[in-house]
Amino acid sequence: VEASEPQLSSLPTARATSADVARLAGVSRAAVSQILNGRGQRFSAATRERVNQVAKSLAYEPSAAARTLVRGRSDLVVAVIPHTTFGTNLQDIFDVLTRELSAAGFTLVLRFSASSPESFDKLIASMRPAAVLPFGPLSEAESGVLTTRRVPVLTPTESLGRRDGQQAIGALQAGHLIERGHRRLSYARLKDARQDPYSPGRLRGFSERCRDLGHSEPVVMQVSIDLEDATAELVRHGPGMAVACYNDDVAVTLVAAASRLGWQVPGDLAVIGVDNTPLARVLSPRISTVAYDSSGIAADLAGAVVAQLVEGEPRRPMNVRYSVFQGETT
Amino acid sequence: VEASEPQLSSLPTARATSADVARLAGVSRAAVSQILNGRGQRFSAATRERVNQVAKSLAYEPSAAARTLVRGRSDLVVAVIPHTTFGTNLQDIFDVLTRELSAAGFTLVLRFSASSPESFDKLIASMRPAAVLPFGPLSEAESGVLTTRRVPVLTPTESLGRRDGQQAIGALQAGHLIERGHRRLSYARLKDARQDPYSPGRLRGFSERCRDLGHSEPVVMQVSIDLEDATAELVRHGPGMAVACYNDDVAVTLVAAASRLGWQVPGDLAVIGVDNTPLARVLSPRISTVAYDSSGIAADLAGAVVAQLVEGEPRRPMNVRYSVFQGETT
DNA sequence: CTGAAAGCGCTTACAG
DNA sequence: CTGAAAGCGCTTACAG
Repeated sequence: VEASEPQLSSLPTARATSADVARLAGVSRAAVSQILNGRGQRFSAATRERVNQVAKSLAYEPSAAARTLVRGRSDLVVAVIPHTTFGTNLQDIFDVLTRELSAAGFTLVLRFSASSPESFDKLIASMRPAAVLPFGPLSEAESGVLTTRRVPVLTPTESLGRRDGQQAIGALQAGHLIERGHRRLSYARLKDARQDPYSPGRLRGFSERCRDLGHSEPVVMQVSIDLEDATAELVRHGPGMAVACYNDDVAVTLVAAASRLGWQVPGDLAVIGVDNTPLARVLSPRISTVAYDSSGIAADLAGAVVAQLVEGEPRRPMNVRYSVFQGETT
Repeated sequence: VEASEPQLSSLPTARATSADVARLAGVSRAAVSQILNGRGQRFSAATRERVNQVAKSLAYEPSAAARTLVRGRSDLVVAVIPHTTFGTNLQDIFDVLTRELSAAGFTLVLRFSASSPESFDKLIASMRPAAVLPFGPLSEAESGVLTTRRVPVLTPTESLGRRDGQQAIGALQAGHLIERGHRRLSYARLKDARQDPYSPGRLRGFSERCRDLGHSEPVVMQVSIDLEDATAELVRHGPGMAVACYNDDVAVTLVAAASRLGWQVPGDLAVIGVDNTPLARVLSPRISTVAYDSSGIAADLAGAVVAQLVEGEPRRPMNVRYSVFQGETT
């Protein structure tokens, strides 16, 4: 029977199963399963070799559905990402993460957090992911879904996206502005809170550092990437502010608004951003900013995520290095 | 045994199955399956009502794994996105898409296309997605995987991301530059081709329109979002070029480089971008650009995707409206 | 050291 | 109009 369609069976078939591999390798499906999953020590080297060969020649990939069904948990890791600017940095991080997780036997997929709680519950309940990796604070509803459905939340991103790391950024901004002699300190967050998942942590770090260095509580500005808006906010507070911005885009916007008002930078308005984005780097005046090494973050993060996934418990917190780039705006 | 932990069993359990629903509703699992999947006309209204109630009260979500196993195909739609700037526009589009697909019974997940062909094959072979939705040209390897694994490719994004739409953008840029009296025409693409999935289509549209309007073949510039780089490229071509840029970021960079060289804009360098990004809008000089209505695109795209998914064949091509915004750079 | 059997949770013919 | 049975492709005790 098989010989009658040699051209077909020689092609990588669309759906080889473990039974196909077993038959061609002359073993049972149980043997195929164990050998391919690295639990095949009991079998002879020759048998293992043969099974691996056949699997490869058939382009066999085990069905995630069948495996999930029997294990009660899939190999999926769902990255939940907030509505934030998705630049080159973050994309590089995801590339590394995808690769490392794949090597560890997991499949990374992305999901924006703004989707409705219902559709999130549907996703979680029906896919039964191995874990969820949040890149920003989860909503109450999202946390509730994960608790109810008993899906573990990976914490390495906490240092990146939730607590320590964000506070460190705010603290760096405060230290820099104060060191440069600025006195009227302010923090500029995005008006659209949805786009601004990290400000709470950064603002906290900013305020604490201000207090520690003997300054009063900073003013909070609400800005959007819009000239009218930013101009109005500047006018409202008057010249002489030194502003730690949510990111470089906000900093650029404030500088543009200041220039429109005829204000001097950094004399009438000082700003420091975050991200050291490529676009901010080409602009003049050059924005002072908090920079970080995204490939370092990517490697650290991937290692920590895989460790927690495999060992079940968080490793030592990630050690991300942030540094201030002194531009012309502070 | 179960009675010993009443508090647990009264909670919405992490894993209600169709058997649970069937038992509590007093029907068979087959009945549950059919009623919940909208094929329950044969059952009395009372029965259907009861089953729906019980399912809801148990927070029952069918196991995607089991369903995939029996159907041979999952409810997953994998959006393959190129390495391009991921701004607010695109995120809004994904929000709408996620919602609409969820309503139609599908689950949208995102995947960056730069991942290795092996991990892509693993994803496709093991997850058996209902379809793949490409937001940029697929690589040979990716197309090969989808063909081999028999996974349909959704085409509504072709007009958005692959052919007509992109050519339309290039053509609009050419028409605008020529209309404004510019003669030495050029197209600026990103040096890093990975970040620049749409330039082939746009350049084609640009060249064709140039030819149609009696102009010679445009010069192609390779730029990155870097001042040194952009300056060198401008010097190489000399003043007097009118450049259609891959996007607003490229246009902003070229303007910054021109300003550094002491060139007048648009006298010594004219540029028109694409996207009408919020950040470009705050800058001076205001960049001329090609704008589009992203929420319109989102709605059109969602409709077309669902239609193709459900009806199996593409609907009339999407009708995206692009318009030129006349700034100060052309 | 190896294979036969049971079972994960669904859906879809099929029999009543 | 309804339910019992088979089967999707795996993995994991268990028996030989």
